[in-house]
Amino acid sequence: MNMKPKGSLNKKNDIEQTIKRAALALFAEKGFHATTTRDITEGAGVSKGSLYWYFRSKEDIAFSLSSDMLNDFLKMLEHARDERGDVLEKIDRLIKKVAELYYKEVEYLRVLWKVRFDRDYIFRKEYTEKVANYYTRIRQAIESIMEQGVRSGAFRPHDTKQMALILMGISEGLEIEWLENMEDFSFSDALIKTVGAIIASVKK
Amino acid sequence: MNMKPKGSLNKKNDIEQTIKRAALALFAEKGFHATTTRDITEGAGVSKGSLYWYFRSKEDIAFSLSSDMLNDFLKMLEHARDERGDVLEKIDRLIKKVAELYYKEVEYLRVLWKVRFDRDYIFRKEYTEKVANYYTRIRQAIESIMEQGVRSGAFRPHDTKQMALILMGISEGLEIEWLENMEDFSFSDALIKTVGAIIASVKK
Amino acid sequence: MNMKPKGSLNKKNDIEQTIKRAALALFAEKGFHATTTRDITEGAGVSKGSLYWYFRSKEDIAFSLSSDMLNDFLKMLEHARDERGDVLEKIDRLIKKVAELYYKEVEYLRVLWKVRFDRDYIFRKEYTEKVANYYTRIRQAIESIMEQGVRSGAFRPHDTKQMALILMGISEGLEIEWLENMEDFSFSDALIKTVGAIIASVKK
Amino acid sequence: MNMKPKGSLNKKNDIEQTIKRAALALFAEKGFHATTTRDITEGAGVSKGSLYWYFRSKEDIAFSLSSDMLNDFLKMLEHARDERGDVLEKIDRLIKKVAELYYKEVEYLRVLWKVRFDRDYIFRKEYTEKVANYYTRIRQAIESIMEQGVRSGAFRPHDTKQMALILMGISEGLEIEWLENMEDFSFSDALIKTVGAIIASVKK
DNA sequence: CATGAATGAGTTTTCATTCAT
DNA sequence: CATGAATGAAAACTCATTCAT
Repeated sequence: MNMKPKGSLNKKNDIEQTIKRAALALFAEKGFHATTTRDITEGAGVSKGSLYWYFRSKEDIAFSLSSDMLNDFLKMLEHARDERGDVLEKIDRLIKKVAELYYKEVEYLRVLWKVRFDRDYIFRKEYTEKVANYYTRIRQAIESIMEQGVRSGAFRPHDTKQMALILMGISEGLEIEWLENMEDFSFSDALIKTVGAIIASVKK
Repeated sequence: MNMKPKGSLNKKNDIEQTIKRAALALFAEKGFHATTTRDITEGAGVSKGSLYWYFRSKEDIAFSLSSDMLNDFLKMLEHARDERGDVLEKIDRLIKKVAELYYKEVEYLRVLWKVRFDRDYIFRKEYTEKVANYYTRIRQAIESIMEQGVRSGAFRPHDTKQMALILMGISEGLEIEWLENMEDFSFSDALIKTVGAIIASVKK
Repeated sequence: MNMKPKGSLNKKNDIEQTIKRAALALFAEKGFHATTTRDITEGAGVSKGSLYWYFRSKEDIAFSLSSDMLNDFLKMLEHARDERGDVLEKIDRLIKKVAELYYKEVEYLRVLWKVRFDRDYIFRKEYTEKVANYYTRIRQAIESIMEQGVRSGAFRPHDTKQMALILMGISEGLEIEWLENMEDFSFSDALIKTVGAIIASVKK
Repeated sequence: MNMKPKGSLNKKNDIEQTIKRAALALFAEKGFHATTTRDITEGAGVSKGSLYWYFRSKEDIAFSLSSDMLNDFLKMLEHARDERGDVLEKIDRLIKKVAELYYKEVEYLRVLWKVRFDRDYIFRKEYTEKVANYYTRIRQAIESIMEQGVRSGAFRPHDTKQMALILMGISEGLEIEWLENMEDFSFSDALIKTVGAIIASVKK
C-alpha cells in the first residue's frame, strides 16, 4: 500500500512553486514591469505554456505573491488580536514576530513595495479590491488591539483608527528605510523603539 | 504699465510648464508606466514633437517633476538646519512647514511614490544617482539638526544617523497612509504626534 | 517513400526563409532604408512578431543576406586557391564560376551594393567587423592565387596585394556597370576580357 | 566709386557654400541617412530656416553636391573629347587629370558613392533622371574618345559602348578599393596600369 | 533674410498572451 | 499537461519640414 495518491498534484504544485519562486526573485529585484514573462519562464526553467497553465497572467503571479505575504501578515495580527493576555505584552510579542517575518521574507516585502503604488495599473479591479481588503483588515486588527488596551485600562481613550493608521505608517516607513539602508539600519530596533514611544504616549 | 517683458520667453516656459502640469496629473493618477507619451501630449494639448523638444524622454519629465519636489523639500530642511535658535522650536516649525508643503503639493508627492520603487527601471543611472543623492542629503540635513540638539544639550547623545532614518521613515510612512486614507487621516496631526513622541524619547 | 523528415523543423526554416526571401527582393529593389519592417512582414505574409522571433532586428536580416552571399563568394575563392593545377586555368575557371554565381544571384548582389556604403550606419560594430572581415579574406584569397602564379613561374614577381585589390576593383566596377546597364552589357564577357588583359600584363 | 555692388549676393553665396561644405563633410563621413538636417545646421552654424531658404530639402543639398562633382568630371571628359591630338596621349592626360581631381576631392567622391545605390530613395524622379543623365553623358564622352581612336587607326574596331562601360567600371572599382584601402593603395598607379592594359588590348 | 519652436506622420521594436502540436 | 512558435496592438521616439515672429 502506501501509494503516492497525489503524485501529479505534487508535480503541479512543484511547477507552480518554481514559477512563483522565480517570479519572486525577479519582481523583488527588477520590479513588475521590468520583469518579462520570458524572464520568469527562463528563471523557472519552464515553458510559456506552463506559466499560463498555472497562472492566468503575469498579474496573477504578482497577486499570488502579494497575497501570500499579506495573508501571513494578517494572520499574525489576527492571531495576536484573538490571543488573551496583557495588551502590552501582546504588542511586544507581535513586534518581534513581525520583525522576524520581515527578516525572513525580505523578497516578499520588496515585491509588495514594488507593486504597491502601481496596484491600479498592475491589477485589475477584481484583484485591487482584494488587496485593498487586506490592508483594511490589517488596520482593523491593529485597531482592535488598541481597543482592547483601552478597555483593559492600559491605554487612555483615543482615536484608535487614527492610531492604527499611525502604527501601520510607522511600520511601513521603517520597512522602506530598512530596505534602502539595510547595512546600517536595524528594522527591529527601530520598530521597537518607535512603536514603544508611540504606545508610551497613550499609556495611562 | 505692467507689460509682459518677453513674449517668446514666456511662451517657451508656458509650453514646458503645460507639459509638466499634464504629466504631473497623469503620473499622480496612473503612474509612470500607465501614462503614455500620447496621454501627456493630449493632456497638454501639444504635439509629440514639442514634448521631445522640451524633454529628452518621458523619463526626463518624471525626473524633472521628482527633482522639483525633492529640491523644495531639501531646501526646507537645509534652511532649518542653518537657521539659528532652539532645536525644539526649529523642529516644530519644520514639521509645520513640511505638512504645509505636502498639503499644497499632493500630486507631486504621489508622483514621488509612484516612481520610488521603480526608480532603477524608470531612470537611467545618470538620473538614479541624482535622485539617490537627494535622499542622502535629506537624511544628512535631519542628522545635522539632531546633532545640533545633542550639542546644545537638548537631547542626550544618540545614534543620530539611525534617528534620522527613523524620522524619515516615520514621515514617509505617514505620507503613505495619508495618501491612501485622506478622508479620515490628518497627516500633520499624525506627524506632530509621532515625531513628538520620538523626540520626547531622546530629550534629556 | 520520399516522406518529409521533420514537419516542424521544416516549418521553422520555412518562415525564416520566407522572411529572407521577401527582404531580399525588397532590399534589392528599394534598399535598406526605404524598406520598412512592415514591407517585409507584408511581403512575407507573416506577423511583426514572427519577424522578431527569427531575427533580432531589420539589420540582422540585412546582415544575414549579405553574409550568405559573401560566404558563397569567399568559399568559391578559397576553393580555387586550395585547388591544385595550373594558375591560368584556375583563374579561367574561377572567373566563369564567379560570373555564374552573379548571374544566378543578382538580387543578392544588389543588396550587397545597396548596403555597402552605409555599412557603418546600417550595421552595428559587431556586424560591420564581420563584413569587413569577409572582404579582407576575399582579398587574401586572391592574393594567394597570384602568389601561386609567381611561385610557379607563370607570373613575374609583382605587388600581389596591390594586384588583388585591382582585381577586386575590376570585378566590382564591372558588377556595378552591369547592374546599371544589364540589357546591353555582358558581365562575364567584360570580366574575362578585363581580367585577361590585366593578367597578361603580369605574365612572364 | 568702387562700391561693392553685390554685397548681399556674396553673403547669400557664403551661407550657401557654408551649408554645402558642412553637408559635404557629414555626408562623406556618415552618409545621407545618418546625417540629419540638425547635424548640417549645427555644422554650418546656421539656422534651420536658412537651410531651407537656400535649399529646398536635404535631398537638394545632396543633389547639389553630387551635381558639382559629376559636372566637373563630365567637363573634364568632354574637354578631352573635344581636344585635338593623338588619342593615346589624350587618354594619358585624361587619366592623370582624373586622378588629380579625385585626390583633390575625396570627400565629394565619398558622397557620390554613399548616395549612388540609394539614389531612387534619396532623390525624387526629377533629380534621379538628371543624375542618370550625367552618367550617360560621361559614358558617351568616353565612347567618343574610343571612336576617335578607331577612326584615327590607333585602335582596331571594337564595341565602343561596351569598352566605355568597362573603362567606367574599372575607374569606379578602383575608386572603391582606393576609398576603402587608402593607406596601401595608389589609385592613380592602379588606374594607369589597368587602363593601360585594357587599351593595349585594343591597340592595332 | 534669419530664427528656432512646433509639427505629426512614420519607424522600429517589445512583450503578454494564445493555441496547434 | 507541456511546448514554443506565432501574434499584433501598442509604445517611445525621430526628424524633415514649416512658418510666425
